[in-house]
Amino acid sequence: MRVTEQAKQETRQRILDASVILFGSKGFEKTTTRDISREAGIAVGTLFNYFPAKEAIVLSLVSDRLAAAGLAFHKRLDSTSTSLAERLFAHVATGLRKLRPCRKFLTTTIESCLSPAALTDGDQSIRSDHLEAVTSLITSDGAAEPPSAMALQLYWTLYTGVLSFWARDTSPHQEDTLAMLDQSINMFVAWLDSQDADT
Amino acid sequence: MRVTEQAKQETRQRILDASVILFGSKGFEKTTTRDISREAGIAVGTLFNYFPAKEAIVLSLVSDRLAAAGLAFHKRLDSTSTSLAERLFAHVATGLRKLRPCRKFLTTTIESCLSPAALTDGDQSIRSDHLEAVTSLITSDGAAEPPSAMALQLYWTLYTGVLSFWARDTSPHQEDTLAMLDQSINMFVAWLDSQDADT
DNA sequence: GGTATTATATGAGCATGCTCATTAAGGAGA
DNA sequence: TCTCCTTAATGAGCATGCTCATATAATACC
Repeated sequence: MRVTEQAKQETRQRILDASVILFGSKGFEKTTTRDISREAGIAVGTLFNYFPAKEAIVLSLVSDRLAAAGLAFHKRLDSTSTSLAERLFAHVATGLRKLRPCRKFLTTTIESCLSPAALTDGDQSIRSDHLEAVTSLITSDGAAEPPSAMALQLYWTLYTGVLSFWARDTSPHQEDTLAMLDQSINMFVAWLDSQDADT
Repeated sequence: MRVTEQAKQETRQRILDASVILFGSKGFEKTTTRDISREAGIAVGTLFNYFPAKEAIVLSLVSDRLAAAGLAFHKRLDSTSTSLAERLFAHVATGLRKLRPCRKFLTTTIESCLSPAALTDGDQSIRSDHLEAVTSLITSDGAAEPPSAMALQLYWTLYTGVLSFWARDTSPHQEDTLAMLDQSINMFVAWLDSQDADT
């Protein structure tokens, strides 16, 4: 039973499509893997041929959308006209915009993509891709050195803090999140500057 | 079947004791609720009469130790002789010290006590107790106003970041965590100051 | 065309967190 | 001491994430 690459991609996509619909309407927890399989027209076992765990489906959804956000951001980037803080803000805000359709069911899942905890490769690449982008924003800002491991650690902490706030933000268009993002980035950039000054 | 309050406390304690042992040796995930019940000499159902979920057991362990840390900290606090940053540092470091025996199996669980997500009351009180203590440290430092909701939000983000770093810190005595804690607090206090200056 | 090979699909079944109807234990009132 | 009543203890059973032995379909080779 050798199935074309295309057919496999289609199956994978059917799983993802079914998942967004179901997660969106019933939430992550209340959607069972049996639900997803049924909706995608496959057996449970097949689902787990495509994704190592239920959580990996969400991570894949997030990953795809963030990748799109990354492209969108690069296209719109005029690197010299704005400050580092403004560009970091725009970068994260673009990601949030793309993630918007998933917001409600990310509540439960975001925490697992936090630290180097999680099992799958998918989430690790979410982290490293994001940090790579941030690194290049910082260095292209004229920093002498690339940001230290500590700097990236602190950044990631603040970033995940913003994400998990956003996921539960009840203000009309999650405006409160933008305020928090703003302050988080201020805080971080000021700290970066103070580090530079010390050397 | 009316059982004395004392007997109930003893059962509760037996569950907690069994849990520390098992979590410590096998980890949180690999310890089943059946394991815990057996070790504590009760039925599974009984376990769930005492704790609403497996996670609640860990939260209770954490909560107890942090309460002890809070007392220890207050006892040793000479409020005027040190800076706010130093006192915040000491506060968190005391907590980490008390949590040390649990460090290895907290890896999995810490994230769920992060944001206002979790189900039980226990974890909510971990958060609010800690933030209350921080608030009083800040105001007793001579701040005109108590810290804003945003300030507490940012603080909590950094705090959980430190915790989850600590849980996976492989440096000899988790010294790396102390460095990160130091920087996190510097960052936060500097931000606090900048907020004060703006008003 | 026929057959061997191999990649994929399948769903019964397992492990485990948790529930709930039933049972047992202790105290209060007679 | 006997009976009732309350409250905790119990463990069979359920739901669900995930596995694995088996079935199946497509291709490669003759």
